[in-house]
Amino acid sequence: MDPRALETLRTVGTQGGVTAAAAVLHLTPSAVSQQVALLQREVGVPLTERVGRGLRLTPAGEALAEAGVGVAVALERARAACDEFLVRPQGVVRVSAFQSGALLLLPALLTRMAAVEGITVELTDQDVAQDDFLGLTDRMDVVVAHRPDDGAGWAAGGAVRVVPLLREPLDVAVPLDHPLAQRAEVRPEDLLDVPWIAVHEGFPVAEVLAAVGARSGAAPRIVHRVNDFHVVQALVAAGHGVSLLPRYTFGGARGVRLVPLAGVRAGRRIDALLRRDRAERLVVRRVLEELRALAAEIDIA
Amino acid sequence: MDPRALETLRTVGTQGGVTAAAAVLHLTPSAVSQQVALLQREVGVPLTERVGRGLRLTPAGEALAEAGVGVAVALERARAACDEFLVRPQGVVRVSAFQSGALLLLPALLTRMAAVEGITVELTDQDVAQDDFLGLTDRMDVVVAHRPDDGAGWAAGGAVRVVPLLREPLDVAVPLDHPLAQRAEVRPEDLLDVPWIAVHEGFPVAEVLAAVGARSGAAPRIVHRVNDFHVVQALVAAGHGVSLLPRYTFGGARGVRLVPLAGVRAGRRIDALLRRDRAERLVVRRVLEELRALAAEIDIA
DNA sequence: CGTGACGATGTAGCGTCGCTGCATGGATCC
DNA sequence: GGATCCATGCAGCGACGCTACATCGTCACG
Repeated sequence: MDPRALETLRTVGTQGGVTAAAAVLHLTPSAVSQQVALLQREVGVPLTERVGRGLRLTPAGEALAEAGVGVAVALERARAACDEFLVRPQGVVRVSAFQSGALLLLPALLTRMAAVEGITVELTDQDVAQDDFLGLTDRMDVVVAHRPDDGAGWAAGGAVRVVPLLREPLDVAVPLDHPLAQRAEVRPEDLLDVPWIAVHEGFPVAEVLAAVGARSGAAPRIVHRVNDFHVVQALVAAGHGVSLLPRYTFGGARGVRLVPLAGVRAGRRIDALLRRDRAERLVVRRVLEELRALAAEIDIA
Repeated sequence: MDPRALETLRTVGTQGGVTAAAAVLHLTPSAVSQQVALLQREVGVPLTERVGRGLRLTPAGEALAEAGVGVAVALERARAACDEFLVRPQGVVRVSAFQSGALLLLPALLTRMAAVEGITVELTDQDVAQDDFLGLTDRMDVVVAHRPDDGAGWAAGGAVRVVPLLREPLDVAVPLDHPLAQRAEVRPEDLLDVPWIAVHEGFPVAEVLAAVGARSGAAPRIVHRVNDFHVVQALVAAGHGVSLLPRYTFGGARGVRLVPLAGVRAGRRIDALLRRDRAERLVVRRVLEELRALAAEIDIA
């Protein structure tokens, strides 16, 4: 009953296949397949079943995978138990964030952690669809993710912890010379038939715009789909449309004015996602703590 | 961070040395030493320290060992999670008991478990000093142990679970033709200057006799020290002294009469001792359950 | 106070286990 | 129906952990 094999099984489950799991684990599909097969022989019950040309876990496999996170947690707890006796915690923490979240949080995080000797923070920015944030936790220690304010939350199983960081309002971004630019606030009905710049479908906060449209009575007229908020900003400034932009991140952006939305609750929630075993690591806990403190400062500002 | 190495570290701690641990784990001392050394290099803090020509765990070592039982528990839980999906639980359970406890409980336990297909119970009888029962849990799944009724209990750390089975009164065993044989009960003061047959020093229930002596006002006069209760029974029957014998186990023994003690609470507690990780195994839980039911029947009888 | 024994720890050698690389079979998409 | 993707079996190889043996330090005993 190898913990590595249990981890592998779990990854097969979360990543939805041998090949994908192998990529995450830096192994060949063959090795992954062999580990699962060995595990299966050991417990005597089928852990996986073919579905099409893919693979998924049987109920027994799910149960074993879930128990596997318990093993991983216990192992990391053991490591942490020794780290307590170390003079100073040390290690590298891999942090991933979506683009605008990285902009908002990571520079300050790096500054704070630089003051702490021994902890190295490795950053990665990721632009993934809403459903893929959870999968990132397999290769990252901390994943900074966002979702619509009133959305369904994360379908995090027992293996992933969700730590709320902050709520950021989404304002309507208009060019400086736009009729609405001088308003203290706008209502959905003010936005009938304006040209929208939206994010790609399936990406976070996409449905916020849909909610605004629903309130105004007509589907928003989307003229561009751009995920990068800086590109959005430039497009808005150049008069190619209006958009929804996060207040804290783009409050002082050049060429655009952010006007608060009234009558509809528009915002995004920024959370930290991390696997429960990773969360046991002393250095990860430390970084997460700083991240929360940092987010709290922004949230009350 | 190998779970086997953690187990090894823990065994070094409980057995108090590399050689003893190696014997329990069926390894050479060299292998044990190497495992610990590797673990130590991995965590970067000393886990053991020399004391004389022996060895003991440092605080960090203790912490890691304790965390190690968490790992072992999680691993066994994973195994059990799969066993749930197996049609019938199967496996072998190693049960150890002190002599008279084995006599009282194990035949009936075997009978009960024989009715269950797939579970094999391996018995071992052990006659060890009071302090050594805990060490037995390293090589046994379930250890049936006894201790004085009002004694200090077990110095079981977080790694060992103690499951109370029953309390058995200790009566005064006298030959059939003894003056006290017709009495409904005896008091400590009736026993001044009688020749006692006691168990060896340091062995369970040794101190019960001391308590009786303390109540009578004088130290008991011990003429023999015999651990085997059957030998004691034969000695008592032949008129070589009186002794304390457990009521349920020797109630109907030939040639002796058991007279209840009044004025002093004399008895022993019979417990099941088992390591927390072993306790996770489905088959072990099943056997333990039967053992408890069995003991409960005796206790109310 | 020297000698013998015991216990822990390095080193050499060997077996085994798990990985990579490649070939195969099955299912899907165009 | 051919091309593609995915999981899986097999041969080969490297690495890891074990045993056996030697060494060193510590404690008991004469």
